[in-house]
Amino acid sequence: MSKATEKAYLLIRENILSGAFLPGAHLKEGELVDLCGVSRTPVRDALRQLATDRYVVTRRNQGVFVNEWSVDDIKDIFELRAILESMVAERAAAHITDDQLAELREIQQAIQSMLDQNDILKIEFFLHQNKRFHQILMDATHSRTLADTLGQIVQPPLIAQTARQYTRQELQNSNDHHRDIALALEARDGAWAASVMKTHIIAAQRKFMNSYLTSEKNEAAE
Amino acid sequence: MSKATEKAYLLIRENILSGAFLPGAHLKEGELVDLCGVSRTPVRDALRQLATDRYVVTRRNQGVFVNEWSVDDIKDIFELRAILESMVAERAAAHITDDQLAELREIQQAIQSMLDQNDILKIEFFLHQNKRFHQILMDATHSRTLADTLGQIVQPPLIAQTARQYTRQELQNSNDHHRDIALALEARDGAWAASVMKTHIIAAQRKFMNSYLTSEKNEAAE
DNA sequence: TTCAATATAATTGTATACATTAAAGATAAT
DNA sequence: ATTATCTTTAATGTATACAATTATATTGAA
Repeated sequence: MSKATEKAYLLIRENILSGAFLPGAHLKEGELVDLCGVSRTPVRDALRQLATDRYVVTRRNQGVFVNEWSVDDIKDIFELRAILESMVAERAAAHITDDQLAELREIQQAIQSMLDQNDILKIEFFLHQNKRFHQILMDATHSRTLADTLGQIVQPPLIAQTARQYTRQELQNSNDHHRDIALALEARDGAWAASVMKTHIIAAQRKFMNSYLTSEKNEAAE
Repeated sequence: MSKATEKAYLLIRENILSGAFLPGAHLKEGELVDLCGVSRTPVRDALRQLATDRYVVTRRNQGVFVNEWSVDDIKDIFELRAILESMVAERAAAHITDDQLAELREIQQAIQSMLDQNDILKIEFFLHQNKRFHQILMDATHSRTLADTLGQIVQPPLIAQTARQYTRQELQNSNDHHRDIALALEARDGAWAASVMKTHIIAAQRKFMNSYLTSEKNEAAE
């Protein structure tokens, strides 16, 4: 992506993630031009990329709308993600380097240190390290197809930000999974790594569905 | 996709599929404008869509190149496709309508009639009906996520056109799988349907890898 | 000859004007 | 009042001109 397009992409995505652009909202090119300070051409390029990443949907001659996710959609995404991330973990076991293993352990320990300190939780830090952890596994997999496919599955805001609502105990569970994954990869045991990863994703799904359904019920009651 | 964009998309894709645009080739916007008879804007839109569908890859400030598939890429794609199409088959068993079941049987029988007549094989007919068969299953699945993901996996030319080199016996095997899938769906047996589908895709992979590796060897020998 | 630096050309990136289509509003008929 | 039709407006789709970047060719020196 080129400079102006990337600027537009990040700005629009940020507004979707923050909730400033609500699901179903009609994103008009003119307004986005004002928001981003670039012309329609890069705005349109950004919108196409956001459609690829499933943040928005395009309707011919009608423009672009923020994607709306149903409960069934979210279930599908988690189910797919569990399968794909397991594949990633399994393959990573075959290809991962010692450097990458060291980095995984380092990330796991950094998060652990945070959890051991009894002050406020640094969710942003956790999200960042968590993303790095999964990225290293992806890199170790050496598969464009898996990387691209998983990237498009995990992108949607609802999924990537699950951990925002985690309790300390849930963060601890998640990090325990990371520890086990690192152990499995160290042992070059693909089946083990895949199995832990599946557990890891299913736990995330459980948590997410609970939070999501609860918040929906609250909204309906208002 | 709008009119001009769609025209460009189909034309460029056709040239990739036919081999007129070889893997690795640099697709210059100017030349595509001449080829398609539309301006750069829809050509660029078409190229973005072709990138999403993995026909091409984009390099910042350098343009668009026809995607090159390694043997490992192709293995990955088939592996992913086996998993995803199995998911589709399993879910279709839960949702498929009687009308859709009837249509599946009809397609299966139409291909069978073709195979029973001992004149030349109508590969185009087979490819079309085969596509319809898999599409009906997708529709019965009721999952945007699965549909979009699988769509992007199956698109690449090398995969979708596997059957072009099938012998009569291989076509018969493929259609036998279709028959079993229809039976499994009729019985609303998701596990059975998924299992047959996996067999179906693995057989396609076998055939493809054999053809592909053989043709590569021949090319190297010339 | 080979390599580096520079100038030139070609290509992609961006902005904008124009065309086409869909949405919104006004008017008229029932 | 309501619906239907027309008019107007605003949005997306398309073409093209200009800017920035990259690739190519040329020149010069080692």
